[in-house]
Amino acid sequence: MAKCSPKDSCCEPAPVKLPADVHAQELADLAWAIAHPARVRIVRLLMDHNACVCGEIVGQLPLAQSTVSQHLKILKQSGLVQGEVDGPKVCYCINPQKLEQLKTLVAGL
Amino acid sequence: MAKCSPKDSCCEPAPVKLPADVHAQELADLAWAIAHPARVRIVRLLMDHNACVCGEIVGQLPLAQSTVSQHLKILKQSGLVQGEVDGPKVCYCINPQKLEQLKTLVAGL
DNA sequence: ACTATTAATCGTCGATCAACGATAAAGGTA
DNA sequence: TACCTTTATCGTTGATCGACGATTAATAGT
Repeated sequence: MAKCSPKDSCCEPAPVKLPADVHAQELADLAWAIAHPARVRIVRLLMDHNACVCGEIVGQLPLAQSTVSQHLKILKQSGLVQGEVDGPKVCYCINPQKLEQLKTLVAGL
Repeated sequence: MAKCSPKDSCCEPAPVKLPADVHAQELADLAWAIAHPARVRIVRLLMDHNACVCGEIVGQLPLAQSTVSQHLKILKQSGLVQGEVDGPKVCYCINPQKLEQLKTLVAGL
């Protein structure tokens, strides 16, 4: 109906109505987990094994302990990060399955 | 210092101090752009060429026109989406470079 | 039992998000 | 010119984010 092409083709009428996209919510949730530079850095720290305990992460970020704890909570809720109690400390690790799921969903865009 | 391993190894003292991570901000910004189910669906619509004009997108989402326009603005600001004026309509298309950048950054986690 | 250490939670504050209706702007068409 | 279509913007509302300090668990060690 409308011819347009910022560099390449697009635009077809599209008669199909999409159902409620469950994957969209899934991807949005995972993306939101890393939609903050502090959380990206935390994920990197955990992946590179440069940090594990909350205190170590706090030492590497310009944020208060409570703020880091909040970000860790968000990452835990997303499933990307798991926490294991180790005495008075808590050791955080990446959940490889969830990370893989995120990569797959993004790669499938 | 602390031995811990939720399934596998982690934890090393990590003597290196990380500088301000510019890539973290970059990834966080792009992730944030798709950190909402409506925006994920919009990206999918544009990728599958099932929609292009704003009105078509509105027709496929349970959102008001102004809300969709806002999401499109966010996607445009992230660089993931480009808009080209076509008469009274605007044709939106995915920016392949930015999408590739997002994929690369996520894959590199 | 007491103390020190570590992490989570609470309460607060300002800023931003997400949604909407209403309105304005831009471009076709009669 | 007047009208219609399409999209962007404005203004508002309630909800959530992100940051912090202060406080509260929880645990290890003495």
